[in-house]
Amino acid sequence: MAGERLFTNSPASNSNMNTLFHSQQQNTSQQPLDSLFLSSSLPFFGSRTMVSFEDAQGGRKRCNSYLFNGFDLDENGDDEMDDYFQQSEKKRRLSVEQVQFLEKSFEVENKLEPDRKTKIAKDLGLQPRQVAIWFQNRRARWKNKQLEKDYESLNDSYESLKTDYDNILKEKHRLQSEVESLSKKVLARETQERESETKKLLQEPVMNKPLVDSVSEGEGSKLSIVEACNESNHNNNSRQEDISSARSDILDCDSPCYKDRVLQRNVFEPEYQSDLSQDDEDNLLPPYNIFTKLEDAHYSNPHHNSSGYGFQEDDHHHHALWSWSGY
DNA sequence: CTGGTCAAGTGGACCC
DNA sequence: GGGTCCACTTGACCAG
Repeated sequence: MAGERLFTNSPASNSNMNTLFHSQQQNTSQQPLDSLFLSSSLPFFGSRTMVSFEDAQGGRKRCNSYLFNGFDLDENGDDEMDDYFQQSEKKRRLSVEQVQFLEKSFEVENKLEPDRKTKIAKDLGLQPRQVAIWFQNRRARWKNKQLEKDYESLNDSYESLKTDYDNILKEKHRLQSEVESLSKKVLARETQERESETKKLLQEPVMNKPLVDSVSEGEGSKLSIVEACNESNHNNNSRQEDISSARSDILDCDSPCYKDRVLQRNVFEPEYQSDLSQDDEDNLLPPYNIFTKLEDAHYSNPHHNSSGYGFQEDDHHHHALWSWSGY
């Protein structure tokens, strides 16, 4: 079926035969691209010609002298015609010259208008349909090449981005471990300073005899100044002089301003944060220490939390603080 | 024998 | 409705 169709549409029965029998006439119509083929003694054969692509380039050879040898214009007889039509039922490659001509046309314009198609077909001795098919296949090949190029380009881009990403990831891990290391150092330093401060405070009452005496005399106990401070914190004193806060080297909790700042200001206000950083910039301590202090300020006073009054406000603070401490 | 390449077939979508 | 384009397929041919 395909063979019949091929045969019907075959240029062998039309243009090829015309080409073969009227080659001299075809060669007389000179077009700009025709100059390529002026040296050829034979006209362009149609698709049924058995011409190797590489013949002109000294490449592979086919046993394709069939038409050239057997179809000599002077000697072709009925036998050769029969052989030709038998052979014509198989696919034939276009000649080198035809392909070169088509390639040049394709470079000029990869689409094919009807007039141009007819002209090219006439120039090459091909069926217009063959020219159209060649352009279709050529566009398909061009598209595949473009896809390959695009793929390579995208692949290169991907590799480049991946390398950058890996480098950034390494840098991130390095910085994370650095932060961790520095945090540990700061924590250790803070602990050490607290201990030394505690020792200092514990030694002070011993040296300050009158104070201790007054305390022990007044309450009849041997409470240290620390216990005295803790005791005072549980007395629903609005001052909340937490001893740990009092020893803080981050914020001066001895100052009345500290509690006020904690309780009255929203920790998420940029102003507040900037205040902290500005006030304590010399301390160079990480934020979590600050929030530890803030939590202490709240939970060290059970009366404050258990109170039904102002719970909403405190709850707001707790959410904020927990969010930050979780961070 | 197998895989690659090329010309051509096929069917659907689109346009005038 | 005919022509064209496109994606996919088929069949011929060749080289390794």
